[in-house]
Amino acid sequence: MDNRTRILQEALRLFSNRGYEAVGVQEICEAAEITKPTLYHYFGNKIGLLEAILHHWGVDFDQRVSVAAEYHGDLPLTLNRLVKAFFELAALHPEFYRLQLALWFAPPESEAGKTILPSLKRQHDSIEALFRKAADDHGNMRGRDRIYAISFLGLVNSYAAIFLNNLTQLDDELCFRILHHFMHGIYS
Amino acid sequence: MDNRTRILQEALRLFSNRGYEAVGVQEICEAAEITKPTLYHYFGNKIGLLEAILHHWGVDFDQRVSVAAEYHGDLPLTLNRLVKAFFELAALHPEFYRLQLALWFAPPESEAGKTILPSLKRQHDSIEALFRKAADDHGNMRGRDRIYAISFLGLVNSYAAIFLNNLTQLDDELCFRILHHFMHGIYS
DNA sequence: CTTTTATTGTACCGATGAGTATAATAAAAC
DNA sequence: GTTTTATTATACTCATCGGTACAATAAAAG
Repeated sequence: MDNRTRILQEALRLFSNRGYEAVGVQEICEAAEITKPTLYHYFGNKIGLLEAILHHWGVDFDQRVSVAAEYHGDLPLTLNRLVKAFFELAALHPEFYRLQLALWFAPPESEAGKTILPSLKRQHDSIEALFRKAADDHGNMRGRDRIYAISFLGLVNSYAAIFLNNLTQLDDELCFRILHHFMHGIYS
Repeated sequence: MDNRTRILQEALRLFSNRGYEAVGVQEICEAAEITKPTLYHYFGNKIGLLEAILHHWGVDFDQRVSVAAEYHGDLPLTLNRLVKAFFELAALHPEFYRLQLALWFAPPESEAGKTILPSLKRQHDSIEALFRKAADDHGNMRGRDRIYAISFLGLVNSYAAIFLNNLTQLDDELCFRILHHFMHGIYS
């Protein structure tokens, strides 16, 4: 493994476990067994390192979400695929997902929070677009794409958070239950 | 206003805007126009200050949520009251709510995240208890109190976050839409 | 008034923060 | 082999970090 990758991985581990601000560059260097100028050579500065992390793991994230959100006429199937995509990502990249959750409602003026905003917006937009297209087939849903996208993400990420705290399994049954609730409400 | 209260308010403002770790004690002292030993006199250390903040504003929060979550046989009414309680809290204490959201999915080993956990758990437990009681009147809901509490909080906090970013108003119509979706799903 | 307690400050500590100039070493190109 | 480029390090900067010893000041109690 090359140094650059090892720095990314160690930094991700530390940031996801303790937060971007609480972990200093020196600690990351010690974990990655390199010195500070090496880190600065590759990433320019601390925020550059975070940007590199968000890009490195974000590519797979964005791709899986946007592919899963493609609507071809079957909304339950698409939503099922989408929930599954998020769950897979939580299982494949737990640390990255955890970092993303930590920054989801980050303070408005925080460096890390501002840096991740474009990524979060992309995710939201993919899902909102899905509901917008689905509204063509479901008249009742018209004009609600935004509210449903917000709700969907709120739901999925709440469960992802609980999974990442080892308090649940993200299995097919849970997927079914979440979607059932989302689509049909609490009385059915 | 006494110094202690001014420290609490300035710290809350800074923490909610930039995050607990990113704001140093010196900066809080300058904002509150006192010196560090004064702050340490009142709060012992930095985490003591955060604990005092969580307690100071958390009392009202806990009380409003637990009162609103009392179930007397009418679930839609109770849920409506509960959503309204959260929205009121967002409007009355935006900075405190923002801080709470920032720490909701905080990194597991972060000082601030660990400190707020008891508060978050209390909120969750009030809501889970509500759904447990409501399940006596709605057989279909039995065994789902946890999943509904998680979903409910995921929803409400997602909207609170958007409100706090000035992207929406938390009015009666939005309250209705959120609850309608929560209770009846997306097709109705 | 004096004494005690509460409140507030001056000056300081050692460690760590993000970052940098320059040199050394390793690898690639010719 | 030499030269160029890429990679990595030593040693350092100034600022800030959370916190503290002790003193000074203000307020309360007697």
